Amino acid sequence: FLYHLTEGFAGRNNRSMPKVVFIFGCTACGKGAAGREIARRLGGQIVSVDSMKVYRRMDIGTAKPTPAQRAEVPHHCIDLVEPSEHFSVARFVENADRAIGQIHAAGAPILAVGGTALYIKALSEGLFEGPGADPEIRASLQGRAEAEGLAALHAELARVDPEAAGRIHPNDAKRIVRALEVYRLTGTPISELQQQWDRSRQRYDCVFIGLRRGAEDAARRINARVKRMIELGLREEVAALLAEPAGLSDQAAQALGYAEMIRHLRGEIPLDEAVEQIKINTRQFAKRQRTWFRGFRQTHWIDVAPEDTPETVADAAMEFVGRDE
RNA sequence: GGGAGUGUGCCCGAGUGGUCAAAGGGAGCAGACUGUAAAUCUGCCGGCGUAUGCCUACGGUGGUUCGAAUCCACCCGCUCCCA
Repeated sequence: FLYHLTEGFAGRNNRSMPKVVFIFGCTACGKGAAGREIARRLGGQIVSVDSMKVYRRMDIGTAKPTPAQRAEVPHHCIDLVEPSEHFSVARFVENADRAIGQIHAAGAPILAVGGTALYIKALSEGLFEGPGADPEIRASLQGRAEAEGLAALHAELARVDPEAAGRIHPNDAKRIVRALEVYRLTGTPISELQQQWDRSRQRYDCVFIGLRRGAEDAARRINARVKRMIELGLREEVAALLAEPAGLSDQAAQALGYAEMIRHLRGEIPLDEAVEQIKINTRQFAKRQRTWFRGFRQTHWIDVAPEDTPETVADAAMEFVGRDE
């Protein structure tokens, strides 16, 4: 059904396309507060572009907006699924499209705020028209990888889809499996299907605003945020989730702050080590985000200084937000 | 006071005469990324803009040797055991 959504958005600057202002930046850069401030000024609504805030009851570790903040500014795409559920980019795009449609219909400005680069990309440029994950095929491919070795799978991919094999590293199990999976399901090489990003056509009238801070400032904020999460009771939140009968899905259990805390609660590592790990892993994640965002085209960058506030950042952003082409 | 160890690059840690700028891991830096993405994967990682090149380097000093992180002597630091 996804391709129905993808069709019809032929190019940019189409007056009928909803305008979506993306606000992104790496974790703890202050995009949430700035986004809310901008929404408040514009009377807009926020679509969260975050792969982990979609999980209910994972509040502290994902730095979700508080109920009070959500009452003040409507937020979408938060608390979409149970922690035990499987989620995917496709499901996100589906939900986000719906939310955007609603906000647009209500005549309010749309702000897409978040740090999950793949989701931003998928929401603005679309996913290729192809099948989703197939657990059985995936399991069998993974089984083969263990039995015959990853090299065998990569070799097979090279046979059916040389182009994909050329750009997927022989060690990248996940991508090799997905490429083979898609080929098996469609008979078409994934490299042939994945082309919309190259054309970089936009599914909405998008404006991209990126927030960035100095390395030291960013690291300091991450450390402070982790400390605050612990104080707010991250440990207890994770313990409660673990106690739920349905448990956590693989994805939910991988979330930063959760994975490390789970190890601690299982007695594998002391609390201080878990906390230290969360800080390190979050910093590394922020680095990966930066790499993504650097490559984003047509981004209006706002260099945020330590002394800036959500208000001053919003001031700087208004220039780009207001621009109505 | 006596005895046994140990000291390696930002950190941890292997290495006991040449093939060692020194395994491996961590951290750090850079990159990739289309249905698990807060995931997954890659490269670099003593200095000299490049190098089959030079310099600096395995606690310190001195020695043995064609050649030492590796052997010897003394010194310094840390750990443990006996007293």
